[in-house]
Amino acid sequence: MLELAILGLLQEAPMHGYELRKELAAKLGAIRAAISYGSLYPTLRRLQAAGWITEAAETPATAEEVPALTSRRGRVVYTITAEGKERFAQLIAQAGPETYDDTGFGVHFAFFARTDQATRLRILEGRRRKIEERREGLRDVLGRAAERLDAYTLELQRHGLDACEREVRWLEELIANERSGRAPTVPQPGTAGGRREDNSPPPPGESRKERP
Amino acid sequence: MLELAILGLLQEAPMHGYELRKELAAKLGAIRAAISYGSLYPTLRRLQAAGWITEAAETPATAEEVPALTSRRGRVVYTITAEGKERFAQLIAQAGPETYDDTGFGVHFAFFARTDQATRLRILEGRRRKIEERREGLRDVLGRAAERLDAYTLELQRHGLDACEREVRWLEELIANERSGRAPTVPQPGTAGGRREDNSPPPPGESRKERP
DNA sequence: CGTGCGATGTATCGGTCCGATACATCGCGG
DNA sequence: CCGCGATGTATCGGACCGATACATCGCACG
Repeated sequence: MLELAILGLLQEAPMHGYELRKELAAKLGAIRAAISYGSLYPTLRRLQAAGWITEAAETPATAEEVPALTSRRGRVVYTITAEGKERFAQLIAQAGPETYDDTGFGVHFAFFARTDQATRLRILEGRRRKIEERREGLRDVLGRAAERLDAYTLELQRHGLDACEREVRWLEELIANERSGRAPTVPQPGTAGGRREDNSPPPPGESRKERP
Repeated sequence: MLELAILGLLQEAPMHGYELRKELAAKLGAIRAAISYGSLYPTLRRLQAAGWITEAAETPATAEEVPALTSRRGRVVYTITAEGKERFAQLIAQAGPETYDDTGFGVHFAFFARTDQATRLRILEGRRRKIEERREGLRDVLGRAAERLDAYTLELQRHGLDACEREVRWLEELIANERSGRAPTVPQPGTAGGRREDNSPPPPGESRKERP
């Protein structure tokens, strides 16, 4: 999971560890707390050993036009390689069971802008199926085993059940949106004739197939 | 966390590993999937080594009256000790930072029936504080950094923000309930500190299922 | 009659990730 | 000038997971 997230983020820009952690926290803030350095650095080394990323010590040699609002010390900047991009594409497209658990789904979803529509649909539906199963389990417990449990436990299950139902509805909406070929967001003002942001997933067209 | 959960469950009845896992899944189904055996068995051994629980191989000695709808094979039944109960009470009362993360809070909440009211209130408020912080972080990202993120990531944050707001409301309700002295139902005293036969009769709604 | 299959049951191993900790540099306010 | 918080890299022990192995039992299906 961490591997996927790092590869995805480094595709947007080269970064050093600290920055990576912050961007990760911003992008995945909805699903998990900030990643631990105890995971981050070992993973970076693993990725580098595999050739997915390259490490470059920062060199202030030629003065860029960027004044570097952060100081340039002995930071280590990581850049994704061509192989890394391939690896990312492979990871994003193949869906295992871990793709549908809370964290796995969240990470995949966060990179939906780099995922083709068919895969998006597959993941959304897989997630929905999984949440529906959890929901059924909760309903079972609340129905059949309710008298064996105390009021607090019951209340916890009710809250969980509510969250499940809500997420299923959310997923339904996203799936419907996806099928209709539209991006998921709220209607932007001035949709008619505005400029296109290129960080939005492309509309229903299937012409996109770039090879970096 | 696992330690707390096991100690809590074994206080309701002695169990073997498989059963423990199922009960755990039923009790904590709202917050996490079933516990892995790769965690369960080593933890059981750790708890036994510490003296919190004792292990007893099942003896089919005078098993005439039991038809045993499940066979009595080499199952290992674990029973909590007096020291284990003390340990549980200590774990349930002391609140570290991990008490307020998703899993930690869920486990604590699931045993609220064995937690005194002051601790319940403290935990509820700590959790609320933590969720409020997450909520503010999400709002920040949605406000300040919205243009840096793609539509899917934004949608993820919105969904997360919604979940946060909902949970805060839920917590407020529980806190108000708690303050008004009226828990969802009758709590039971589970705090250790020596004998505890002085307080209340056993829980009213509880029906002990006899197992073969 | 047997044969395979799913539930019950105990157990280990490798790997991922976290939390605590250590250490060093920088800019800033007191 | 000194501390302090942000920035930044790094390691270590431990918690937990997923896959796997293995054994027994009852039952359905041929």
